[in-house]
Amino acid sequence: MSAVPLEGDKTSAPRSRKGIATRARLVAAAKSVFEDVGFLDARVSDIVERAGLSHGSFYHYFDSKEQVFREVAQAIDDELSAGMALVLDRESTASPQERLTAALRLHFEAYRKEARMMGVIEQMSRHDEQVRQMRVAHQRGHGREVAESIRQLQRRGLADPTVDAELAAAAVGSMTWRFAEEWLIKGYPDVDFDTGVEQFTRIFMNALQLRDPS
Amino acid sequence: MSAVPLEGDKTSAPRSRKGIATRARLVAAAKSVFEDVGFLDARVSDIVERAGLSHGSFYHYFDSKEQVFREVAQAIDDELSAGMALVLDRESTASPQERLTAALRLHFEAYRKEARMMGVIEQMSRHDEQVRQMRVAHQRGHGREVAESIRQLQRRGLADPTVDAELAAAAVGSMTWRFAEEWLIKGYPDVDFDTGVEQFTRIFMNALQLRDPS
Amino acid sequence: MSAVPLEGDKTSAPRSRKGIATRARLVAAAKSVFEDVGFLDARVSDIVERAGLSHGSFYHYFDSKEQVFREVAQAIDDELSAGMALVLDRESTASPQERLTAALRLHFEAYRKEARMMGVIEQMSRHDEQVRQMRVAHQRGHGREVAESIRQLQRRGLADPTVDAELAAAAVGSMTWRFAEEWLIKGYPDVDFDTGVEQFTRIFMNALQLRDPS
Amino acid sequence: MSAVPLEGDKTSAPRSRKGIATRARLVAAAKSVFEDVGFLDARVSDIVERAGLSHGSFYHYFDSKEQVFREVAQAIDDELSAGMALVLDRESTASPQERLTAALRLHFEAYRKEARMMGVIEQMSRHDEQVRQMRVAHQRGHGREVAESIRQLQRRGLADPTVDAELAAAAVGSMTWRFAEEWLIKGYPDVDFDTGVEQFTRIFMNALQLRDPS
DNA sequence: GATGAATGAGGCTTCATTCAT
DNA sequence: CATGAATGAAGCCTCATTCAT
Repeated sequence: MSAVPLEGDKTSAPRSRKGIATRARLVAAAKSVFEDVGFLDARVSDIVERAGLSHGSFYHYFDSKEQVFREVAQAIDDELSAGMALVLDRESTASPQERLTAALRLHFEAYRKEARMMGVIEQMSRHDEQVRQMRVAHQRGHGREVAESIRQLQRRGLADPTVDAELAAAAVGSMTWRFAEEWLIKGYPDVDFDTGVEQFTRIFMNALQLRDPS
Repeated sequence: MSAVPLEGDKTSAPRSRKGIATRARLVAAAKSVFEDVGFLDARVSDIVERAGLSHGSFYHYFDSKEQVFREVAQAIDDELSAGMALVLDRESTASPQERLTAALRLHFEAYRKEARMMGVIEQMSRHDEQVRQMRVAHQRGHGREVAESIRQLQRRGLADPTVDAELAAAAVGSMTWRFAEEWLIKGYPDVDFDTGVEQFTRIFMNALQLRDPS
Repeated sequence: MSAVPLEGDKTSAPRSRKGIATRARLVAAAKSVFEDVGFLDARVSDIVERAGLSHGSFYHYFDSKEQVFREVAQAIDDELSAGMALVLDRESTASPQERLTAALRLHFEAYRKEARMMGVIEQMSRHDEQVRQMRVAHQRGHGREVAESIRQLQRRGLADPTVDAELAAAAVGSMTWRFAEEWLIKGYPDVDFDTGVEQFTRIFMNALQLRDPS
Repeated sequence: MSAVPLEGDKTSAPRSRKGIATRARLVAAAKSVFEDVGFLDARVSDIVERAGLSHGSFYHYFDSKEQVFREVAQAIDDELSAGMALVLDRESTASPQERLTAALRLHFEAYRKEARMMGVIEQMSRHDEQVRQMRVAHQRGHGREVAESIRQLQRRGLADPTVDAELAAAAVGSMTWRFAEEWLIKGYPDVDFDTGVEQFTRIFMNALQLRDPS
């Protein structure tokens, strides 16, 4: 997770080596606290304590608890989409199915790794307008890329030509994110990881009627 | 939406006609406030003000802000599942596709009608353990029913026999709920209602490879 | 000092007898604390403690520390002007000099009585825009009345006809308020009360060249 | 405005040419910030930012925010009294009226020039004990000089012999300072500069019944 | 001389809930 | 049944000042 401050925020960026390290300590501590107790119950004092700093230091680097959260969330969203984006968009010799399987596996692995934080992020998306917008922008971006992918596959006769690519992208996107949450956070259905990926990929392909070229 | 108190709650049930009416006024006011500002930002004083009552009266009928919320949420969840449950489970002469289309249409209509409250409920599911459990129970129940449906269709050769019914039910359930939120609350994708229902049904059927008997 | 809430403030007015008494206790406690430590160093907790109440009760009656201050200040400004206004404007059989002497004596007596609070009010006038405006409005009002008085005296040949009434009113008003502060708060010059009043009245009359009719 | 440190302060005086310039930059920046937002709302970080320096540098030259304020205030008070003192005390061939007119004009001009800072100084006089004392000493000094002037005029039959010189000096001093504030800062009464000076001088002379020698 | 990271005390305010009437 | 006065916990944030480089 990068310690790079978000663009729009006005807090003084650290100017010294020490400052950079301190800031990173705060981000890490904040993430850890958020994972433990969620955003609302997280106190700034918890964060600085875990970072071994004094109260005021926090405000040397961040304007508010919200801001540090946004930074953590941003980093995680980037991490998650890395999987999605990387695999869907590239040209590769792999078949659609192979690529999709790989992509979904990466995505679920990332989601599982950050499961606790993801739960908190989903929660915050409904509290903090800026977090919500950040995520919406993210998702819309991916939505469009996925839609474009689908259109290409439709042209090549490899996907159901009767579905609207935009809507289909939204539907499978919804399915993927929410299923990850249900499965990896809430624990239902109770299947092992490989089976889950394999089965989910199958359903995903069904939804779009994806076929390998052959 | 019923004004019947939930079972587990210990607040004195209203005995007089007037008490029943007052209680109903509070529930309606609470729902209205929740829709406007969400749960956390809703103040009990907002609720009683909107109900034209005094502060203390609220606690004559409810133990807490959470409790009145649960009651509102329960009513809405019942409303939503009515659509789902009614149509999926019944024996009817209609084909699977016809029945599914009808079911999804009902569901999306209900979701749209209660869109604002649904957003708040989703939010609260991540705050209040009891609300979360209430909804999990709901969903699991439906999950199992849907899984059973799928299994029947598989036996009759009308659904993809290679998918795990339980997992498939979870996947399409996730897709349905989340897509409703994205589409009807967040407004993406931007398609008219009928098109949305028709397209979504198609994708849903694809996912399970549903076929009509013929 | 009245316990009547100011018009523009939105805090719930007390609805019960007890509430009215409590509110009055808070106003009195607030005044007492302000006199002791000024506005900035006054803590809300000091006020409620002195009123024998809990922290939250304060906010049941006032929106903020500023608001209760404005109420105290308003009451005192009314008290002070009572002297000024009453005597200057009325028709009476007394000569201008007698009336002026009486008016100034009342004003200085009131100022002396509220000396500590006056110091705090002067201070706050420079902090809180609303307090400043309240006082400006007050003073402008009196300024105009005094100017009108001066004009009448000029017409009757009882005051210097070469001075601008408006400006003269502002000048003697400035002199009166500031002198009260220097004399009764800061203690300079060091003369007894009667002498001060007598001498100041003389200078005041000089300034406008006031003459008795005879 | 001089950049000379006050006597009593213990901060290291700048030794190098560069240090002197830096110190002066800080004083100028401080004055500018005080004019904009007053003392309390002025942050040291605003001052150093405006001076193009880092946070710590400030404390290389000043012990505290208060100290730099006192230095600024001192300079301005000197500037203002220059007018008053110079003209009142000198032996000159000019008539009392001419000298007074000139003195008051100078005073009001200076006040107008530093109007914004004067407002802040008046504010601070009520916060910072040292600033208050500084100004009291100033004023008392002038008070005594003015009183002495009045006594001389009384002896020569050129001023009202029935007023107490000390008290009269305090009264006209009060009038002069406060009127300057009302007129030049708050903008009331609304008369042009020359008229204001001329009228005010007239009232001032009236107050003491000043007469030219004939 | 200059930098900027680190400190830490301190107070206002909100609002769910209780309870006396 | 209804009222509304009273409670009190709990936490964010600011900013002057210090100190190690």
